[in-house]
Amino acid sequence: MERGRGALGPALELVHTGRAPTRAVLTTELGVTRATAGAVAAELEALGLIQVDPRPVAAGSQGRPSHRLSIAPRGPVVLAAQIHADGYRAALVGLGGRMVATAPGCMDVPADPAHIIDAVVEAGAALLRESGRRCLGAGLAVPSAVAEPEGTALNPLHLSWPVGAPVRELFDEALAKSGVLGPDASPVPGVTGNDVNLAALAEHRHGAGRGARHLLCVATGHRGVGGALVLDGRLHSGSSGLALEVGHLTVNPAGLPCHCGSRGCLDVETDPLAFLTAAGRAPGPAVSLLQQARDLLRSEYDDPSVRAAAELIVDRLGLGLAGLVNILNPDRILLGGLHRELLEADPERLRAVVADRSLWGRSGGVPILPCTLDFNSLIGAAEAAWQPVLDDPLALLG
Amino acid sequence: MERGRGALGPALELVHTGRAPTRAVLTTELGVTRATAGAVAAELEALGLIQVDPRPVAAGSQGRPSHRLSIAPRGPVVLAAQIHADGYRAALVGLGGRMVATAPGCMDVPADPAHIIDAVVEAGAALLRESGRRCLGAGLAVPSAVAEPEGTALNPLHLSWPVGAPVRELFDEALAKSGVLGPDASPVPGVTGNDVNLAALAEHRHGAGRGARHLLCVATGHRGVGGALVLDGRLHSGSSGLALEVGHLTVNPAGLPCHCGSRGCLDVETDPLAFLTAAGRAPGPAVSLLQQARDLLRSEYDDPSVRAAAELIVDRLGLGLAGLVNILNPDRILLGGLHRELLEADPERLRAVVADRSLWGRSGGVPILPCTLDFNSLIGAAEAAWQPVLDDPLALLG
DNA sequence: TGACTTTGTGCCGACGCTAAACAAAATACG
DNA sequence: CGTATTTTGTTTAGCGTCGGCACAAAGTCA
Repeated sequence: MERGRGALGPALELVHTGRAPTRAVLTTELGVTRATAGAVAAELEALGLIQVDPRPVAAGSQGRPSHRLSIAPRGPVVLAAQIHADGYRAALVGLGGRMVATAPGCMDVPADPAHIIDAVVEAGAALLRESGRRCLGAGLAVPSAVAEPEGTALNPLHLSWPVGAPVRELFDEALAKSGVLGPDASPVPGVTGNDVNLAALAEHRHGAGRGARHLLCVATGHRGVGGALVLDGRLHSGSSGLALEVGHLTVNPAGLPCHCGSRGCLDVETDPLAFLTAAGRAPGPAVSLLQQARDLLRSEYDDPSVRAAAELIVDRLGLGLAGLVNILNPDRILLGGLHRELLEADPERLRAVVADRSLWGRSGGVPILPCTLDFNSLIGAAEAAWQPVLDDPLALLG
Repeated sequence: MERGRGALGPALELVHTGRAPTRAVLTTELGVTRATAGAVAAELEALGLIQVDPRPVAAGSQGRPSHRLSIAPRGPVVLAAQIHADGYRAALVGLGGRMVATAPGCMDVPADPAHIIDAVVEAGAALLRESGRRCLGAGLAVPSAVAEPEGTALNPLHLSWPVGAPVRELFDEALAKSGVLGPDASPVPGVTGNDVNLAALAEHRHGAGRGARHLLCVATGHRGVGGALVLDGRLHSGSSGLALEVGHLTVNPAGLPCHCGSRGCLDVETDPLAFLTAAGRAPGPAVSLLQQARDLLRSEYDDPSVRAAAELIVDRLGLGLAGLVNILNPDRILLGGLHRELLEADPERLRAVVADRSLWGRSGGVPILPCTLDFNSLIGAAEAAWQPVLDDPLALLG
């Protein structure tokens, strides 16, 4: 009796990522009998996580039509929070990566990490009270490497935070303070991570990275370049959370000095500022560097100097990606931020450079694709927050 | 009834790696009850894989003394084979990484991959007939990247083999031909891999890498530099077997041209030839480059020019390792071949360079250690061959 | 020698699954 | 239009694997 406990987590993950639209495919995907799959679905429905729609799914093939499995429309959510250079965002995210509620982005940012984390958690908590939903976890994305197991921010460059700010601790405290409580009045467990890492997780679950075994993501936002690696569905953040700090690969030996002590690093040679400089444009203070670079690329790509600058940056980026391909041998690469724009402006050039400069580029070539969720760190933070539920639904809900 | 089937594989792995000397610690390591651990041990003993020594282990603490668990002395073996620049080696390896029998290394190497693979397998098969042991698998290490899933050698640089030689196919054919047969007269499954990768696996199971979560290995033998990564006990060879081709990291922007098209690659800047050249010695034809470099380092380290050459190579190697640390964030690094000798000659210098040039070197610093099995690819090949048995002992023996 | 501590084993029950038979709901075909 | 076929869902029985528990065994400690 009580069939289907061990398969509960994998089953929920299949529904969550949209790979199990019906109980029939759930059966085959899990490799269990129909009886077990049915029991699993019933259990997940009883937990309020999924919904079995009795209306048969549009048939078209022979046999009895299967009922549709979907995420429960008013099921539990997680609190997702993101802090970036210009402010913060908060949202509630349900299973399936669906945004349930979003707080208006706030732009006046207190410099103190404790205050801004309190503020973003409070914004999320307000959404939560408003919605009346149950909250099963919380995730925070910050633009910095987060050391494991300490949970401290090691390079919050865009935030004027102190190096080593204890972000995980602050997040947990803020969650406890603002009454984001679990069923037994205990604060929900907080997950804190680097924004690019978390965004890569989101792309892997719900975006262009779906189905990749070894997914490499590289993105540039304002300054610097971030990387992330998802191996067999799990974020690889190294033994102390510092993996994929790809910004200091050398891509231009005679290039600009970098704060790391070397020169010509990917960080300073392919970010929006490097592009603007290469195009001979002085960056203005009005909008973000990414926005200025994006505008320039979109509106003046005909201008030879802009085009030449784009090609120069693409060549450098390709060199860096080739180095990463030689080391990591991913089966898919996603680009975000300005790198994505550059890829879309001239996909063939980047692919050719990577194939030419990586050792085994000829033998197939890695697909290089633009991200589809715009490197949404909010959904990524939610994804990380959902992970404990996906791993063992009964532990938090039984 | 028949307790302890699911835990059979993990239990065997614990005994295999020497982490379960008694049933008592097996109980705690597996996280099961004493009853289950006892049943697991009995099952493994019935399969002829391990031995329960009734003589109590030397006590010293209170309570009933535990019986000793050990590898069955005349249990099954795997066939391990290695092909290198100067010839080939074959051996039988039991559980626990113990060499059971070794064929004398052969030095007259036919250029044709099919012939040499036939020869090394036949040497192993002869050992097997001699020993009368049961053979449960076979592994082959080759000095080349092996593409997945094709099983072809992509850069057999030291062997004058054709690029793309189908080594896995040839190995499987040779196994079938030479009568290395399983219980049901089917040929044992062959595993083929890169020698540095397999050696890293051996170091992780039985050498200096034991217990590391993210183990990075770097070694240089004759020409070029090889790398390998073991993540959570599993070899990471990328999506197509080509990961950790670390030889083409740039460590000297103004350095020597490399066949990859760039210049100053780790491959050409830190191998034995680079060291000999930097020391102003012309390489002789008598012994291998590695041997010449090793001799020079050991006997003339007082000579200022030799010392300066060593420091130069160490600095370049440190730069490459720092780059890898930034990307992979391992919790241990092992060095082999000449790199190991250089580390042992001046451990502090290399560690200082890596700490200085990696982003988070200050925050702890990665332990950099010499390998202890001398990067034994034979044991590594055996380790890979044992893996299916460790994963599910009953599948092959039940 | 007797108390205590730790290890090994036999028995039972709970849990989680498969297998198999049956029921239900569509399409395919005469 | 009705029956056969195909596929899906559900019920029941049964079995394998593990935890819990009681008891036995084998040492140390006082």
